[in-house]
Amino acid sequence: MFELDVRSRKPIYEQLVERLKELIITEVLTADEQLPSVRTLAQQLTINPNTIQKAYRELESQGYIYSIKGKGSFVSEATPSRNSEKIDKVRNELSKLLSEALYLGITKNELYKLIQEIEAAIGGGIEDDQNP
Amino acid sequence: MFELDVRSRKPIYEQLVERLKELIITEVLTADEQLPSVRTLAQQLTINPNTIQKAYRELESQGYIYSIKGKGSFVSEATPSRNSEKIDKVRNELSKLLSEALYLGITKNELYKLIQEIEAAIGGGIEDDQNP
DNA sequence: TAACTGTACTAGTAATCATAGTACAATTCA
DNA sequence: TGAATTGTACTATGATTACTAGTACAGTTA
Repeated sequence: MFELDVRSRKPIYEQLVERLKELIITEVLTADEQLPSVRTLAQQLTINPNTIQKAYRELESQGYIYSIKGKGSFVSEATPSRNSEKIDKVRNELSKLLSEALYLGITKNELYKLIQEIEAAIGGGIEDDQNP
Repeated sequence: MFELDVRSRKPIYEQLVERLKELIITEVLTADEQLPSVRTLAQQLTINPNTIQKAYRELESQGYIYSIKGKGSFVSEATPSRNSEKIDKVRNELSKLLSEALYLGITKNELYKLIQEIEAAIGGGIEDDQNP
């Protein structure tokens, strides 16, 4: 379920956050589904529980999961945070990356196609009012 | 010209890379234009010359600038690298970010609009074959 | 030659990361 | 109730990386 590269320069906990976020966004993990406990997952991945906890804490602060002491950690509802601060941040990063993509020669059409594909993969849970 | 936040967790050299990349992509800095020397810029920003050098080295490895010993550092031609490896990387990051954006409720239309705006800002140097 | 340019190298400090160990509170279930 | 599980909070330690500082060298220019 998780492919970790302990030799990567990218911290393990970040890899975990990315991977879990991906599973949540693509709805492989669905709302209120229970995640493995920090100890269980740590044992499975043969890494320290503290590392798992750090990843879970990060995901919780970003609104992707919620944790209840004594019960466990669970996937949040879709579009959990609706945090405008977070949306602004994503929009900002997106601007930079799109600029770079266009600069490198990736065409607009390619970008449109990419968006379509991703939307299809997510499952179209978010309806749009009109196609361009 | 450069607004640096030395108190940010983001390294200074990364801030420099981002800012310079932005200026190059938006053609505020044009091809073959000379950049300030590592020492001059270091003095202006009251930071260590090595930090500037690190940023310049990074930009050079990404194909945005080129440096000549004894002469200086200069902006590269547009679409410099055409490095397919780099394009793949950007495409990958873009996928992740677009997924997150859609998940957070940013609509397709908004994304299309964003692409249009960015293209306009860049100056439309890269022509596209057709609008969607 | 003198003053500039980029570049390379070492060294020291600071920050981050992963781990280990312990402890505590809340929940679950036999 | 009691045992096992859950999340959470600490401290401490070793390893690695990031950043800064200083010095030196090579090429270019006037």
